[in-house]
Amino acid sequence: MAASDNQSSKSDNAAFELANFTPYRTAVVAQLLSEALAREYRDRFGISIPDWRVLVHLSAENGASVRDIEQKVVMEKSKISRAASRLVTRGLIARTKNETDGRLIHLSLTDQGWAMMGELLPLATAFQKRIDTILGAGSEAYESGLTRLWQELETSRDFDQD
Amino acid sequence: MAASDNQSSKSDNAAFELANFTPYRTAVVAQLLSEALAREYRDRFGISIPDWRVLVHLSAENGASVRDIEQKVVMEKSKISRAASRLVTRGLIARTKNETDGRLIHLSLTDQGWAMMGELLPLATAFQKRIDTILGAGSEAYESGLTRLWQELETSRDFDQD
DNA sequence: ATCAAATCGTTGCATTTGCATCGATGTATA
DNA sequence: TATACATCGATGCAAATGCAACGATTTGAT
Repeated sequence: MAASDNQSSKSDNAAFELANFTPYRTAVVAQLLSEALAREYRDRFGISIPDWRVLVHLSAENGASVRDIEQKVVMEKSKISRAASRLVTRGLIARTKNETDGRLIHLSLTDQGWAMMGELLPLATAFQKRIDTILGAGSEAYESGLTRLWQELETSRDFDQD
Repeated sequence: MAASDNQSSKSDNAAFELANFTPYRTAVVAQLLSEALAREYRDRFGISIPDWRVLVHLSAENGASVRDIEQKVVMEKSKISRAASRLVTRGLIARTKNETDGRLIHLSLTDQGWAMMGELLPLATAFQKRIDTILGAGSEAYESGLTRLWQELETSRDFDQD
């Protein structure tokens, strides 16, 4: 027991297993889900994950500002701004000025954008069904875990960033 | 009902809610977990998430090759290689040649690396405890959901990539 | 033994990302 | 009203990333 501290830590640390570490496990599953999903709609529609999130949000809210999306979708505003630029170039969404507040920019799907979402969303729904099948009876428990973590971590995050 | 298809899709899509989409929800929670964790060990130890994963894997396996880490940790090998370079520069890990197979490179923690992990791992353990507290009784159900998704998606991923 | 194919780790390169900053607009205070 | 401050979205820039090579080494087939 006269060994140095860094040697003693070598044995202590054996208790820690990355495979049981929830942040790591969640990150891997999130990545696998993203990859599986992205493979479908990137190959068929040429859109990235940021693109996808913006499009879905706009289809759900029927239009929103960059700030709206940023708050709801947990993405950097620069990422959203650039995704919006790509989508505008492709004619999928439109930028219009907000009348009451000149700082805000109203993003909304064009007819072409709606048409694409008409193909895209059923694909997402089918993917969700597949996930539910995988999770089986544990589906609700898994979702409730996500909800708890989200709520708790988001409040502590906002707190830290003040 | 004589409206065009893209208009009809506008109402159909109202059923889809990003907030209920498991890939999205999982991605956000993973990001929040990463941010919360990274804030602790980036500020205190100056290491990134790829650095962290490499270090933890090396502490668990007591040394490994890039290929080993790649398979176990679901990270690109170039990402691992660059993380390793950073960690070597900082004196936290060492690169040694594998005797039996000259292609493999054996990565292992230096004494200094072990010393850092001696501080780092308790921090991770505490974080895991906090997560378990948040999840409460639903902890096991959440973890089992992660396990199922991981298993299923990884096999289908390998399948697709052939 | 020889030569082709596979594996491992690194690196070049184009793209993406995060952060800080900027200009433009709106709000609040004196 | 005049002036300081806050907010919104875009952009410059450095760093990180993913992918496709590449050289070095090993394996397998003939």
